[in-house]
Amino acid sequence: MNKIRPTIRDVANLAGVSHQTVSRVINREGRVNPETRDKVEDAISKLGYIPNVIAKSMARGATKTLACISPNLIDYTYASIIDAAQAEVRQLGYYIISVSVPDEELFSKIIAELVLSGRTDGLLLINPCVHQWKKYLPQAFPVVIAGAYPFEDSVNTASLDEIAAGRMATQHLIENGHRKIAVIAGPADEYSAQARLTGYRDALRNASIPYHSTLIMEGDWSATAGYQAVEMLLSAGAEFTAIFAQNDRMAVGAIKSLQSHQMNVPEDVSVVGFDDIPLASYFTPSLTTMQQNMDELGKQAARLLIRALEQSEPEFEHIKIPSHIILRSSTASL
Amino acid sequence: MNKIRPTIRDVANLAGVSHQTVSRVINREGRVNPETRDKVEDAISKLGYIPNVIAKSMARGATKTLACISPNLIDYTYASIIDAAQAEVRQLGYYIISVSVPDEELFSKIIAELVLSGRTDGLLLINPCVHQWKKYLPQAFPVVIAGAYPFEDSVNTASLDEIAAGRMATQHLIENGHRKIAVIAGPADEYSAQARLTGYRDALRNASIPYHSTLIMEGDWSATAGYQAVEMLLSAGAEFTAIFAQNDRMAVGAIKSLQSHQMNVPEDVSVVGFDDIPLASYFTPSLTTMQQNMDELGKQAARLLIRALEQSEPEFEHIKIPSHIILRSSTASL
DNA sequence: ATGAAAGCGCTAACAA
DNA sequence: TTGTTAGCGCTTTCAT
Repeated sequence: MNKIRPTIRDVANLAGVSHQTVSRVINREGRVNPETRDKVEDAISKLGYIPNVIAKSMARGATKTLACISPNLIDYTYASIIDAAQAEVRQLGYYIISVSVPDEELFSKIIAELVLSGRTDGLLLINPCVHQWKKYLPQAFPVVIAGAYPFEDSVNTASLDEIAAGRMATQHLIENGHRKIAVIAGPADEYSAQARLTGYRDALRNASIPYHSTLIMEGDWSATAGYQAVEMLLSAGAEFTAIFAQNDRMAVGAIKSLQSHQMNVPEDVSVVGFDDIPLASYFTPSLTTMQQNMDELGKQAARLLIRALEQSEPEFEHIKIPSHIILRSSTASL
Repeated sequence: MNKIRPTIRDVANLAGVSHQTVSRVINREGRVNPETRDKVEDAISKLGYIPNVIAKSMARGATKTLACISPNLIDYTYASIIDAAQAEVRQLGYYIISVSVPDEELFSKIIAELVLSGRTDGLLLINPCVHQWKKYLPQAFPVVIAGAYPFEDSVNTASLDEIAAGRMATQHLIENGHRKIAVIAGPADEYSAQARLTGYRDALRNASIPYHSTLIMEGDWSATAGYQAVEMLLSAGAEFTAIFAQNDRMAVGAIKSLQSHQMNVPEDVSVVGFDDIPLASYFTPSLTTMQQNMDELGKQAARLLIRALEQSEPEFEHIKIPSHIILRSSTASL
């Protein structure tokens, strides 16, 4: 057993052809005589030859590797997008290097090492918390933003229809007779939070319900934040019969706070969440929530990215993934 | 603005030295005259030169890229390991390509494309469901197995001390006076499940409590499986005052089933889980569970892998990460 | 301390 | 249809 890996030339020698012919066979391009092809393929399997991807990248100037930058790799929504994207691109021969980027300083370093160094052909940006992300990238480098709409058109995006989802969640409560609906929103500087709130206001307007900013609380998506938001609402004496929590973690925290004040969900207060996290139906009460098809989002984002890097003309697309409500037991008619 | 990226030769020209000298400066190796170094560094920043990683990989025969294969990228435990590993190796200039591998057929294909093709320098295998993983890999290829002990010594591993954890969970119940303790185990062919069960039996033996196989149920880690396991125990008329669920999802499902039969947790039955998933304290009742330090596990696994590929002599290490119990409200004294 | 030459394993452009 | 010749951008000898 020879420890050195065979190269294209070893195959060529064994098959009695030039290495270029071997290359043609491997890449199934250009006319190759069927007999020659057979000889080469024989030699390939005889030697157990596998093309060296790095050499190929070098010669072609493309690596078939993509980068994915996400706030973290753990949160269910991010992880779902990455998993789906990865599975999708793999079928086209691409692989994804995923990196979690907590702060902006690291971002530029990562871009340098992952993009500017030629290590990857394209970039998937999940909820880019870095506002000026564009200035770190070479012009025309293929990028897709997944999960959050970037406030600008000259980039590919795949995102949820956050406004519609926020509207639907609110409408569900309104249809159940609620008119005093509190909101536990995400951070004000995140598009998701703003858009879901916009949807909320749309729904109120449609139902001719006045908007009260005192019913709007801001949280950082954590369960603790949801808990605290309710504590603040209660201590401020706010009146509400329902809560629209902008994610499930905060919904769960909110419910916990309500229950600790002897308020029953949904009898006293209805709570609608957002995300449909895996165990959403196992909380008490089970969570009514907005389901998001993160798989589809990741898949679409991946396709968009590959299309972007395989086409010459840059052309930007904005894909919206619809959400729908999952009715469970945390909401009820007034 | 020139669109073509500068190479080492452009830098050399600008600095008036040979490209080799530039290489020396970049890699800070070999003696370089301080003045020369300054000139080169000037030229580098003037051109905005960034070394091409692919060319470097080509010339060096190493890619500074690692592969990570996991059943999926979504489950909290897997995602935590990957995130920690990725953060750890990045500091040493490495990046990780993560892939989810559902079945064995795909496994061999992935290995070919990711390892045999020279795309990566090392492999992190999380809970390898593929039993014969070794036969797909070149001998001496750097591998670390994370999360599950592989039943053999000639490989690096970083895993939880599953037996000890299983023992601790059981002991906690015993100390609270329970003697009829049911188990909802993971799949019998997974090491984690077996080891946690071993720990359970150890604890019983230490307390001179007889072991009854009728109290052992098998699940697939899902909440539904936990629910069904309890249904089966109850319909079989099994007697138990406590349940050791081998993960939190099954624990949650078990609790749901108990509650649907008007049995209170922990008053009627105590339940201890395993994992300490993010919202474990927000279920009703909040979950007593075994916390696992997946961050530490991922970090250690990553270090092990890099050590393995940077050292010439293969030498296998087995790192054990301890777990500890988190006491909440799903368990109580009998 | 620095430079020149060769080569990593492949593809691209041209020739035959 | 097939082979030859040049690189891709870097590192690694080996000279100087």
